[in-house]
Amino acid sequence: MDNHFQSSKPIYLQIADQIFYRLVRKELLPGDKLPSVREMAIQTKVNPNTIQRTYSEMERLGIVETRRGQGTFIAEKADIVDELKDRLTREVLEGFVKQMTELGLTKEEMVEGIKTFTEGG
Amino acid sequence: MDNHFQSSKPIYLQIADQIFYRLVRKELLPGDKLPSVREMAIQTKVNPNTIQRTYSEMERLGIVETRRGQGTFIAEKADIVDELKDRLTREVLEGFVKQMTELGLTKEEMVEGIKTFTEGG
Amino acid sequence: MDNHFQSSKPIYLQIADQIFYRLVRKELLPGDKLPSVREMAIQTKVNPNTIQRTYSEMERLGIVETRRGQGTFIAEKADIVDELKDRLTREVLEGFVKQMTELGLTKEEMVEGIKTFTEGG
Amino acid sequence: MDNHFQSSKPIYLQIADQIFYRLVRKELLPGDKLPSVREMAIQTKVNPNTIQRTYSEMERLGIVETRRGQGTFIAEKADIVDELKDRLTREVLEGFVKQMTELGLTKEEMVEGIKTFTEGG
DNA sequence: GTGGTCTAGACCACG
DNA sequence: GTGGTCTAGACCACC
Repeated sequence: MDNHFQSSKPIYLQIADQIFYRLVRKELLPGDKLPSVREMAIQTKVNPNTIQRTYSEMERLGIVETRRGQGTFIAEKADIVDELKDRLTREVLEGFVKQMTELGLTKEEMVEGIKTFTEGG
Repeated sequence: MDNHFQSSKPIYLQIADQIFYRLVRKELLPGDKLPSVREMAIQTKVNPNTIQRTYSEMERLGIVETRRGQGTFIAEKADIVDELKDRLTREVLEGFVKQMTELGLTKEEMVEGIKTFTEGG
Repeated sequence: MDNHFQSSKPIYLQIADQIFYRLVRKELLPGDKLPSVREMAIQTKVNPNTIQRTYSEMERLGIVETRRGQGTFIAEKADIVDELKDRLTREVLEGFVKQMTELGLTKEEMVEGIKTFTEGG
Repeated sequence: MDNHFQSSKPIYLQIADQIFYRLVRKELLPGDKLPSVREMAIQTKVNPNTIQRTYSEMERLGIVETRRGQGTFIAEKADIVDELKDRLTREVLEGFVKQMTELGLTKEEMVEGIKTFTEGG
């Protein structure tokens, strides 16, 4: 009945994130057509306006392009994916290191943390 | 001039974070007195209501305790700090690994990323 | 590959504009036959419906006339071109002066702007 | 009863334009508070969401900044106005020259046109 | 009070 | 069919 979205982040950005991740993992390729606004709204069980906002935001970022009356497509630019992956990776990495540093952890401890976490967790 | 707060996270939580980090880095110790709501509001250039909310939230978490007519103090319980540090570390680590995994990175690449990031910037 | 149309203005009007300008620059003359809807659609890589709309719009404006079973032709009326040029020029000029005035520029500054712009780029 | 908006351009952008022009003409200064979304909606007789969109767009452009619970303000950055004026002027100029050139007019004719238009018109 | 988000439903231009 | 815009009304967090 209900969608599985976190309450903290706007839904329209969470949906954009999902698409970003599918792009980065090559599940979506440049030139691929995204579901129409209405179709996507049904799939994700949110209002079409929310999807509209997601698509607008992605277009603003150059990730997708809309073709009049045809739909919304992953941008054809070949490097869009790697750019995106780099940016997302960098952002995550930056936030992680910043927070860990504020917690007083050294680089070695961070590395150690990852190793134990990916095994034990 | 104005405050330097990110727009994404509520200000009252950003201030709580600052206090958390000072605690974890031992700049604040159990039993230490925090500035009064009004004083803190002036320092951070924020509405007193916002500080009030910060303090309430921290009290709810057991980080601080308020003593009638005396002020707000870091909780005396000795283990509060390490507990807090562990929890924050774990949370940050968990979020990091989850996101990087979604980006398709392996454990090795994460470690590599941290190394290059903390060096090269 | 795809078309190179701006997203702001309807494609069918952009195509009409192209024809207008060719007319004004005497690359198209009264009586000349335009490509068929289908042919034009292929050339411009656009849906035939869109071209149909372009031709309809131009016919409404008296720029072209369609002859049953023969195709679409630039109107024979000799003055159509100059009339058109005058109208377009006037419209563009009017819009320009209006906007520049709203920006607080004087006539002198407009003239100056044109001079520097057409030289310096 | 009704608003005076052109049909061609989205209302939310037309309202942004109005604000831009007031800014450029120094009727609005950096730091000034804009009417609240609701208030502006009443003034312009449009839906609050439409204003919201206007403000969002302007924030994206760095023209305004919103302060939590306080309202929307013209960005404090001193050069924002000149930047804006330059950009707007350049855009208008560019479009004008491009269109006039397509109409086959020379620079001299453009200048002439402006002179006669600003007198006669 | 403020802005931010979301829903529901509508209309439109475009292809 | 598609996306783009707008309205009406609601709820929320924040100040």
